[in-house]
Amino acid sequence: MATGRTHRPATRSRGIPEATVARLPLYLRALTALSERSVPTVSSEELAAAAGVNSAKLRKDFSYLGSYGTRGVGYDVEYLVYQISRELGLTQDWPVVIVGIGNLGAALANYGGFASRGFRVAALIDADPAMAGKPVAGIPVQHTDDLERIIQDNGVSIGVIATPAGAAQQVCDRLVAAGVTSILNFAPTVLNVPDGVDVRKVDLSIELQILAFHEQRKAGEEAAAADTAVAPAARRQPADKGPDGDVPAVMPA
Amino acid sequence: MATGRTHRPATRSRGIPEATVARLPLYLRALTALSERSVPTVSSEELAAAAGVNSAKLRKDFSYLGSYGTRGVGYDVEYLVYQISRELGLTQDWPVVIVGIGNLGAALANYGGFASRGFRVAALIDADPAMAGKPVAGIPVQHTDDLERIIQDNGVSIGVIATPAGAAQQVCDRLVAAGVTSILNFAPTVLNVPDGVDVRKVDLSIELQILAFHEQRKAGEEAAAADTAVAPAARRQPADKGPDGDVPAVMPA
DNA sequence: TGGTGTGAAAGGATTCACAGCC
DNA sequence: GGCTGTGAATCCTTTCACACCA
Repeated sequence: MATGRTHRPATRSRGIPEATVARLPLYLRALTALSERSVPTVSSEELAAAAGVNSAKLRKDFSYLGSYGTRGVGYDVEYLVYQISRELGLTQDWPVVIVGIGNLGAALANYGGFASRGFRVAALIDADPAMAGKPVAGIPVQHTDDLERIIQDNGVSIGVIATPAGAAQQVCDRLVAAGVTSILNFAPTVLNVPDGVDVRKVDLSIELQILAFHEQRKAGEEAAAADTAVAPAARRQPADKGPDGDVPAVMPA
Repeated sequence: MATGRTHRPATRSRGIPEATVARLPLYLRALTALSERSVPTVSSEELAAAAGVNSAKLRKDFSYLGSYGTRGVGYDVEYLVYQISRELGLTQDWPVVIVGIGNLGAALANYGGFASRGFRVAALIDADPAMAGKPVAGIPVQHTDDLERIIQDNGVSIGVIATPAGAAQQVCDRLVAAGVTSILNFAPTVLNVPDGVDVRKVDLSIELQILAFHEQRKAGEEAAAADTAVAPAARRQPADKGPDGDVPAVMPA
């Protein structure tokens, strides 16, 4: 899960639970797909299946937003898309800068999912002078020297760090000093930021490591488990019921 | 974040809490850095700071693994690295395949964090015949037609999907049929898998949306908050300029 | 003394189950 | 009859605070 450190004064007492916020984008994606197919209404059961959660959770999540459904009928797709978009702040345009245009930075610059959701890549920044001026995803790369000016000229408040780990903290400090208050960090390092700045991280190798943990467990299902304390590991046959269930938090990783 | 519908019989096997498992890679990374600096021991306070968590949580986490510390002293760095690696299953080699060698797939193939953690990119697979044979990160791309053979020949149990959303489920089905039991999904879609298969997802735009939510809150700190924070009397207003330009929500690579 | 290990308390998140409304 | 909205129960996670010991 990603992480949002800076849990300062608190998670806004009268706000939406963090776990719910993390699922809103999921619902929005599913709703957008329904909208494109011109589906007018959807039940909590159907939408939950499309989003990969269970319906009770979905209804509870929506209850934090308000009463947007109709008993006996379901939810109006278009209306919900609008309400969730507004709640997430996606009805406005968010200029974003990406710092570190290596393989990953280029992938992010080309990522269509940004533009389609209210995000606009305002600038690409890299420390390599040789990159300067070269267009990536149609946007010319600018040099790190101009970072502060770029942030201010574009009114950027969200920055994406895709640099090597060693450069991340320094880039982070400069972004924050220039006015950025939200950072998405892909560098495998912990960033220190002042209060009021949100950081979420995505670490590709961490996700794989978590998978490896469960994979290992499956392998040792009936074979001698790791070592001590053998897991009762019964057959792989969860008495689980429903279609799905689960989805921890996460946040992201 | 980033977790998907893992249908494991759950962590119920008397094992380590899922939240703890998700943090072990974090500790491991911090410990590895200490190890490289030849630091012999570390206290829970110091290690927690390096990993970005608080010390009580760290100690509780470690208590699930066993008593590996020394009161009054701290933890032996090398020993802890080993114990956590073993717990995560990183003392063995995990061959991984990456399917979908677009920008993101290439970035993943080049990602150093994999190799350094017990993961080995066994093969790169793409549906584009023009890609076949072209080396990416020193590994020749192979065609999707050979997917099953590749999985079996290399004994792969972990697959990474970096294809467009439209192709993800199909690729997933083939991976699972060929024997893959853990999947890391970068495609913005919900994957359906049979019991016993774990899926974790990473969605770049979801992370940004969560940041946007918090960013919006900061902006409206004392300014007029959203608009109608209360039950809107003017329901049915889906038109209102719509969510946003709504570009085709298709995928990148 | 200094720092681990851990019961117990507190806080969240998820699930249940059903009242209430269309 | 069908489906939402939500209190109540349950489960999981985090935090506290202190016993215990090298």
